[in-house]
Amino acid sequence: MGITKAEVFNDQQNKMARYAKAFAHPARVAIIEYLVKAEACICGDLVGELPLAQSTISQHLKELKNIGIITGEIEGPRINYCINEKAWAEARSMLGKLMDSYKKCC
Amino acid sequence: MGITKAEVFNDQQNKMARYAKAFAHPARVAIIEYLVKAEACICGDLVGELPLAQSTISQHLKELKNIGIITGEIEGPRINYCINEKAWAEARSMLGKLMDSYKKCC
DNA sequence: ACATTATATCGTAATATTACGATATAATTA
DNA sequence: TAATTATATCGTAATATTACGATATAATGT
Repeated sequence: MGITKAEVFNDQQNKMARYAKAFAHPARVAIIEYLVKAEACICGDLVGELPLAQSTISQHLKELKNIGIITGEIEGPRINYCINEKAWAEARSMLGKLMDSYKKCC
Repeated sequence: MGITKAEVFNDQQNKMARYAKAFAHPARVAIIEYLVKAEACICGDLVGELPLAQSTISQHLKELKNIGIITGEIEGPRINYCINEKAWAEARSMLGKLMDSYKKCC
């Protein structure tokens, strides 16, 4: 089929999966790393940074915005992209909690 | 096209994306949570736990094994699934480092 | 040897993702 | 107003993912 059965999982699991998707493609990792490294909201000079077509990058940005992990504010003819502090904190907390909960067992 | 251009990204980015994929589907989150909570290597009683077909669960387990985040050791007629300690630590470190590197900017 | 049990694999259908070129949109500048 | 610039959206092709039933495999128990 190809359609995820989200109904059968709980909200936490679906949310976790959603956040993880932000990091589940190297282009999106690169975009996020760039935004983080900039320590500022940057206008989309990503097209010059990544060896991907502008439309492809725009598509990834759209997905990151859908996930909620970044925001995009119009600033004149450009758009200022920024990590969404709140969502970032939540993703970090959720992923961190899960990753820390593992105790070596065998 | 639909084919990720892995060549144009660096190893760290590709690896990060690979690990993140382990968490990027609610069924895999559920599987991982179950393995973590068990605090033991468990034989695949996941089929009774998750409302998905056995073949679907097997497919997700295969992907998790491919990613490297879990191992599966044959034990008689069953298979003992376990978090792969080393890969887990690496994933945790990589994701943690990225998530911690963000400083509020604007 | 045969049945049982646990798991994997195969085949397949539906849907999602990735990528790109072309085009549209919207603000700025000349 | 027209040209420019930055970004989004559309259309589309290729590939990947998700899911399931059916079947294969492999070890155990009878």
